[in-house]
Amino acid sequence: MAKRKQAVGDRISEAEHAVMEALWDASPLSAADVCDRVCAANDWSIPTVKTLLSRLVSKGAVGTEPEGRKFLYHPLIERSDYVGGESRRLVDRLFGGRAAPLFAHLAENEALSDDDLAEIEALLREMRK
Amino acid sequence: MAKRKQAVGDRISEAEHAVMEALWDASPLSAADVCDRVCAANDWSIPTVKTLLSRLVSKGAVGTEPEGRKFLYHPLIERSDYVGGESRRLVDRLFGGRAAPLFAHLAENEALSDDDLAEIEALLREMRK
DNA sequence: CGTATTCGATTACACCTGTAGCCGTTACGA
DNA sequence: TCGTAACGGCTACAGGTGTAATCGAATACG
Repeated sequence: MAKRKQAVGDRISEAEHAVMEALWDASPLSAADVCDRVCAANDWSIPTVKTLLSRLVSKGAVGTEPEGRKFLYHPLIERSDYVGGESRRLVDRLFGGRAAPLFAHLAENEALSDDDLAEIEALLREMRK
Repeated sequence: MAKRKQAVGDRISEAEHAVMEALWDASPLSAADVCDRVCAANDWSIPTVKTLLSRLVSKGAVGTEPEGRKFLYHPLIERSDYVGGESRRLVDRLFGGRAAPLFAHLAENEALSDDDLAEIEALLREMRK
C-alpha cells in the first residue's frame, strides 16, 4: 500500500516548500536548525519559520518528535511525491498533460544545458530497452 | 516599507490563467464570450469572470478596446512567455534549474506517453544537428 | 530558589485569490 | 420616449499566505 499522499486542498505553499527542502535535506531538525538553513536565504526570522513549520504539521506534511523539551521536525511526505505532483500539475495545466511540449519549450528557450541533453538522451536510451 | 505598485510582471493566478487561455485561444472577446468558454468548465458565474478580467487588466496582462458600449479583451502577454516563465520557475524551484531531473521524474512516473517519447527523440535529433 | 531564557502555541495582520453581489449608466426595443 | 436588460466598475468577504510579535510554560543559570 502506498503511503498516504497529501490531501487535496492541503497544498504546500512556496514558502512552506523552502522549509520542506531543508527537512528533506536533513532531518530531523529543530525549528532553529531549519532557520539556520533557510532564514538567511529567504530573509526570514525565526517566528516565520515556526509558523511555516506549524502549518506544515497541521497539513500533515511534517511530523514532530520530542527531543528533550523541544521538537524535532521531519518530513512525512516524500520529496519525490511532492515534486512529481507539482510537475504533473504544471504539465497538465500548461501543456494539456503532455510532456513533449514542455520539453520543446525548455529547448526553445535554451533552458537545457548540454548536460541536460546528454542526460535526457541517456534516459531515453534506458527507456528504450 | 510601502507596498509596491502593481505593474507588468505580477503573477497570474490559476483562475486568471484559465481566462488567459480563453483569450489566447481567441481574441478579442467580451466578458460574456470569455464566460461562454470557461464558466461551465470551472463552475463560475459571469461576475467571477469579470473580476478575473479586471485583475488581469490591472496586472497588465490583458488589454481592452471599446466595442460599442462594451469592452473587448485581448491578451497583452504571449502564451509562450507565460508558459516559459512558469516552466522555468518550476524547474528552478524543484530541480535546481536543471531540466534533466524533471524529465527523469516524468519518466519515472510514467507521465510520458510513447508519443511524448517519440517527439522528444525527434526534438533531440533536431537539436543535435 | 528565583529569574532570565527558550520554545512551542496563540494571535495578528495585510495582501492575494476565489467567488460573487450590487449599482449606475446606457443602448435598444416597445 | 421610457423602461429594461446589459455592461463595466466598485464592493464584499472568507480562506490562504507571508511575515512576525507576544504569551505562557518549562528550563537552565546563578
